[in-house]
Amino acid sequence: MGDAAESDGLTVGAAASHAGVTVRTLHHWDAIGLVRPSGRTAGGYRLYSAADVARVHRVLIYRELGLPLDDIGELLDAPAVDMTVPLRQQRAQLLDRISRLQSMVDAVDRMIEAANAGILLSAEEQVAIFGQRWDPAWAEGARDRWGETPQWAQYAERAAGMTPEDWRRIADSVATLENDLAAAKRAGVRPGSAEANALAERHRASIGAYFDCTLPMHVCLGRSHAADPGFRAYYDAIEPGLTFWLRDIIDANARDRGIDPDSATWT
Amino acid sequence: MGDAAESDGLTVGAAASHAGVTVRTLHHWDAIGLVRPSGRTAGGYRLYSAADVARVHRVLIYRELGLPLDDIGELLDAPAVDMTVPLRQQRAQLLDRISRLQSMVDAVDRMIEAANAGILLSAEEQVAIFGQRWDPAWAEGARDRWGETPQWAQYAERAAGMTPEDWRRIADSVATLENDLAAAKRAGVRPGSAEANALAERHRASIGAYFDCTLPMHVCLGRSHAADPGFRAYYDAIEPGLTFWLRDIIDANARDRGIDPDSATWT
DNA sequence: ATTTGACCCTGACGCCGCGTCAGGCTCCAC
DNA sequence: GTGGAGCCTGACGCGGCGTCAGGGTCAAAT
Repeated sequence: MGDAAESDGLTVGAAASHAGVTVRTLHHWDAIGLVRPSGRTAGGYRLYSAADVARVHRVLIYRELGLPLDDIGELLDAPAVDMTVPLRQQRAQLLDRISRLQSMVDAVDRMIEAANAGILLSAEEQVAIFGQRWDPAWAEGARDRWGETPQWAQYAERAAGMTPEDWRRIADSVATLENDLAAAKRAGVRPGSAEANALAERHRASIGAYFDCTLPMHVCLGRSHAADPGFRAYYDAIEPGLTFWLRDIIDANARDRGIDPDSATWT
Repeated sequence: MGDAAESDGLTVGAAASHAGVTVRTLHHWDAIGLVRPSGRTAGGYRLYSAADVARVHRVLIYRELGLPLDDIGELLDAPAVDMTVPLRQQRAQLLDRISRLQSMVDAVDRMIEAANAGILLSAEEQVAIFGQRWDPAWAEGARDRWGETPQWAQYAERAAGMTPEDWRRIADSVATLENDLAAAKRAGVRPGSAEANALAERHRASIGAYFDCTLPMHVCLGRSHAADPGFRAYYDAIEPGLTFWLRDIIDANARDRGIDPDSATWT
């Protein structure tokens, strides 16, 4: 029929398991004055009366709503305040946090998309921006070859934050650069000349829009472009022999800046 | 054309305003090793190189995704790890947090509804559960009269967590109680008798389903019910004179338990 | 009466990402 | 050399407890 201890009150452990919280939680609520046991034993043990346990349950209800403990204390101690006011505030705060989390999810999605697809534009948009000579399959191919490098990660970061408008501006400057390269080659500019080195640096800087391209990386890129029939076809359509000439001015530029192009490695 | 300091690096303040963060943030990121400036002046000032600032920007990108700083550090330092793995994890975590927040919003809505309407059932549901003699307008009237009391707040807490099924069980036990009351009155049970007191306590306990009803509160309730034509009509339809008899057994029960019913107040 | 073992006490640090002092040093311009 | 802006390190605070550490209490079993 219930022992004497129960009629006087429950110890923390009993009250805690009764309410489905931990002992530490009740200690904490006692410390901050949210729920203090109405009695103590001679030895200092907390004793929770039925009313105390009921208060714990009331606290739990508001805690499930995400209210801060301070507000809960005010709510429970206020004699007859309109509880819908803090509840409406809480509702607004929750909705605010949800919308911010949702925008985070959207951003994460864009980032995953950038890392996967390599570009955040549909095939149609790609053709519209980069011109008809652009093959959207190149984006996939690039991911297959470079997708595991830190540079690709860096590229994905930047791509995730770019709009089609940004892409258009980049495409414009790239097209200008390609025209300048073709004009220089036609004009007979020699690799290693000041003009050629300036163009090589402009080319490296344009790659910098995607990731931080060092001189050795630049050399590797120039050579792998030259070895790739697809790239050759693209560049040579602008100006015959442009791919090899570009590789040569990149090599010469690197050499002039103290890098041996023949021992350049990607990393 | 840029001062010497700029070529060597930026001070914290400059780097901070450059990246749109506070100085304290850069201090913190330095302390935890996330972004440490690559140099210091003779006097100990932090000097952020262009590469350092770039790293700050990369950190910002991932911070906007809600990633913890530790994870960001790993991402940036990992040589060629697949970044979609932590991103997918992050996405899952975000969705999880959103759904929990959403359930909080739902709970808050239920609570507001309970505090406003007084009951979380439509008028049709109320009639279906409490029977045709129940007038849904009573719920509104009750809120108008009691809506500002702490007992109403407590009632709203409990109502917010109740399902129609819960209401049905309560309605059943109330109906049983009313029948027992009517039977006892017909049988000539006298107020103050053990049987009458037991019934009064059962009645008080049934109110306890809504809020903690003390003996003085019980007395006040019995008297205000007796004074209300609507309540009288409801109870007297069960058994003529039941309202007054109920008030009397409540008064007697309170007196037998040491409460003077004539000086009982609500609070 | 004592021992055991389960339970209780207080106090303090840790988490996460900084904001916000406090007390003192450095830098650059005048 | 001097003033003021900017920098340094160190420390506390927030929110809601989890998780030891070191020691006392309680009731049952011996």
